[in-house]
Amino acid sequence: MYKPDYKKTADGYAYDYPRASITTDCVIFGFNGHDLQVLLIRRGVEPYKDSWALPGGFLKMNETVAECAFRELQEETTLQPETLEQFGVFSDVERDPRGRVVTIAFYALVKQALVKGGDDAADAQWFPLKQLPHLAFDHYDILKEAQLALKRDIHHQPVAFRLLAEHFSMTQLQRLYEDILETQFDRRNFYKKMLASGVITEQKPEDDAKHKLKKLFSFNLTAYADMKKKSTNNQEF
Amino acid sequence: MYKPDYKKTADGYAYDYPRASITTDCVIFGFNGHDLQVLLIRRGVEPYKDSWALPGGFLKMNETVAECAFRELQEETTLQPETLEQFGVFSDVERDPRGRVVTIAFYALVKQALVKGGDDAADAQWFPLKQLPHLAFDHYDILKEAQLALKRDIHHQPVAFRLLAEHFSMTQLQRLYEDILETQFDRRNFYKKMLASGVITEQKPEDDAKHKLKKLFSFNLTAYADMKKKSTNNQEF
DNA sequence: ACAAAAGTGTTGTAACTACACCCATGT
DNA sequence: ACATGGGTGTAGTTACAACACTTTTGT
Repeated sequence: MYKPDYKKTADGYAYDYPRASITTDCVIFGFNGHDLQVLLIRRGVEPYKDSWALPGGFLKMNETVAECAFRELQEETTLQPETLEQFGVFSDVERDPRGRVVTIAFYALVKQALVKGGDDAADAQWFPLKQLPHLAFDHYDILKEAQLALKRDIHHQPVAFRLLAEHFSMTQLQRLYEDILETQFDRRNFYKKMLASGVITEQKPEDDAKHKLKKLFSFNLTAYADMKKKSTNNQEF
Repeated sequence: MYKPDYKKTADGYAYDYPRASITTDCVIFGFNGHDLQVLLIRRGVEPYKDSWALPGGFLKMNETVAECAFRELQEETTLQPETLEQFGVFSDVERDPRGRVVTIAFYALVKQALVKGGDDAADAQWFPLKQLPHLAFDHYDILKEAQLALKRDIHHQPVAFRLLAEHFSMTQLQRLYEDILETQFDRRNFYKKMLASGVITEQKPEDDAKHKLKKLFSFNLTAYADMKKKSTNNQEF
């Protein structure tokens, strides 16, 4: 446990110098097979009551910022994402009307297919990135930074596969890459390159016979790790 | 100005809930032509008195975290780096014996050639990354994270050129890339690839005649920007 | 029946890797 | 004189971009 460094008084917790408070906010990305989306919650209290906002909240004294982000996420959305990446700190002096609040921003990647349960809370809702509502505080800026971070990280981490269900079609994978990178790819080249990389493997069709042609793929984590290890021999900038 | 959210009492600044304090720490990279180095300062006060540590300090209420990092850097090292990149947040509950302290970590890139003046302070000293002293707090972890961030960023930003003097030899550039990426490159291929990219241009020798063969190069920022813009059409992961 | 989605191969070009020798400089 | 640093070309290989038609699925 940390050593308390405050004086407890009738007026609260007293310090020798004023302090900002710390919050975490979390940009949750999901993918429904067509569009990259973010999960927002509707604020129930002032300030910005009834606005849409990123889930998040205040740091407690016995948790790290990552633990705080996890906890708040679970409290507000019941989600327990596989990954949580810290990508920025937002500290404008006037970013929060309640006072001096510095927020540590994370993004999470969730398999939206598994999250159907999460949307029974009418105050949490998925929005496609292209149709965002107005957001509370500076949350729009935070969200834009998260997009940039995602775009950067996709080259170094298996970002896409944390967003897709276990089995996915090549077209879904491509759409996701295109949404994240904001580009278009040639379908044939994308197909070949992905398969050639060896990190995804084709799933034997399960003889549903409903779909003769539609192939499904899955992600191969160990192959991905091997590929990463081997590529310690190229590229300058 | 932000709206004060504390009660001023005889015991200090009082809040309804306990708060962590916020610091910034800065990993300053430099390059002496042979080795990648970091600038450390010797602590003059407890805790960790006389240990080497990253420059940094407490956030004031009227500055952003980036401003804080700049200010502390100038106060402790007189440096005013071109760039300051935020790369991590360190918030382990017990990372600081003084109490609950969350630190926002930055790295800076400085042209060490221009910094000769900075080392008259005997309590600031450059260390090669391969010969680091023991560091205070969790600063060793922070430094290691900074190295990773630098390694990541070199592919997206003109990192190397902020560390080199205006004119540099190809070998210096290569040594720097090798130090950052922890790899070795073939000298001829490196040479060709760098020149072919167009972002560095050869300097006409200044007829010193002292060096007939030694070529110097300089970085071409606008060419770099053009290259970045054009490369909006490739690569998946 | 029709429209949209999904699967597939080839060829030209550009970029990368591997590799060895000679001259210049400084000690 | 000697060791180190610095400059340079070629050939084989691999990776990439460009491009159109056919089958399948869903409405």
